[in-house]
Amino acid sequence: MQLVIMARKKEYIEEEVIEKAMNLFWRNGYETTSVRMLEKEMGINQFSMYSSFGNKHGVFLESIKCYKKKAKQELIDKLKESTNGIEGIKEYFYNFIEFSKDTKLNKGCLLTNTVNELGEHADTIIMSEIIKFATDIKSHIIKKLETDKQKDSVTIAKQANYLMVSLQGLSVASKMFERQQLEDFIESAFKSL
Amino acid sequence: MQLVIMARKKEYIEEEVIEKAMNLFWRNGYETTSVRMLEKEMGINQFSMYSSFGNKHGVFLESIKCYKKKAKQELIDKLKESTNGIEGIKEYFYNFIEFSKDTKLNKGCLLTNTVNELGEHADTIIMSEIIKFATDIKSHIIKKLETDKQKDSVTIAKQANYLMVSLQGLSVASKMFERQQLEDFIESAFKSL
DNA sequence: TTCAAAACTAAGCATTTGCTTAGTAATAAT
DNA sequence: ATTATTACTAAGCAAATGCTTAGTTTTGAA
Repeated sequence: MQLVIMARKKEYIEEEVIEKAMNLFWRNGYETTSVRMLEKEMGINQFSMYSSFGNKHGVFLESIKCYKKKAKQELIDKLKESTNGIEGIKEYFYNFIEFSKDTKLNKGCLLTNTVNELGEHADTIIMSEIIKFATDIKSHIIKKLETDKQKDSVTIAKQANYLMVSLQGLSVASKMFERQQLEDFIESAFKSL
Repeated sequence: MQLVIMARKKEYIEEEVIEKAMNLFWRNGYETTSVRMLEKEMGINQFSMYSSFGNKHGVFLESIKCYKKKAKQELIDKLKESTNGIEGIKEYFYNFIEFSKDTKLNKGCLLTNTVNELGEHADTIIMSEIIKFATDIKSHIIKKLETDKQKDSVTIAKQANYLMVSLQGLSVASKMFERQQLEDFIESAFKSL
């Protein structure tokens, strides 16, 4: 992997410090998280940060990848393995609330937070990572909807669109509403499907 | 209104420059909007800004009030005057998409954007303004739901919760999804009510 | 044991942030 | 016309931002 000879060993594991950075970005967003804050949270010097990840933007990009990996393990894989059709999607919604739990209120989804914060002037690399992730989730939702053989493809497409937007809604709403209101939302959302 | 004698006249109308500030905050969010950007957009000097509104936070607070006023005129009053029950709420959803239109994608709702950006460490004054606004919308939604005499109060409460979260969802989703996906969302969202 | 490569520490860089202040111009009352 | 009061311009402030660099320590290979 490393072609050049290693003179002095790194005193940290990049994957480990990135997970800490990710949690900070998740709680605070991109702009509000300063390099000094990252330094403290990651437990490494700015020099090390820049030599490992290039710049703040690089740290963020790796944090996003870390988030995707975590979400895949704790959310998407469960959805994939579910065998109860739409009910599995509903469980995904409930799992997401647990996944994004913080003190009292929730942190939302890091990727949704990012789109919401940076909007259209988010850079293209980050944006494509986000779109890839969203597309992936959507495809799994479609697969679960397809287990109901009654549904035609147009209905499935519409319902998948609907569920994706609902998921975004849940992400933001979980940052300001109480548990009960979120559950009312999930239950109502799945009533018509 | 003004008790002290006016020595030199202000060269700007506070309401006018605040509307410009509001649009800037709406597009960019609180942190990303710098005082220098506000200066340019509002067309007044920093000194004038600070003497009129105290600080950046004050400009933002007035911008929020301005947004609420605009939303009331263009959205809430229409909802209030509607006589077709749930259909009126649905029209509110469609009107919101128009209301928050920008270049290509949408700007979302300024208040939702703010909660999403500042989260729990948004200051209490701003937070209470936001909550007051959300409560107001919710009460109007409930009124429209109540026109259907078949529905008991528990159902109405649950459906109102559901619609409020859906509205948040629409706000965020409109910043990243295309028109068709948003319409699929609205149509599906109202199917079960 | 020497030495070059890599990783550390810590100080410092230019720029931008929100905000202030010194000095000048305009206005209404005397 | 004088004067007090307000509003303007523009320069400047400390602090924070993302990032760099000079100097030291650790390491594996010769």
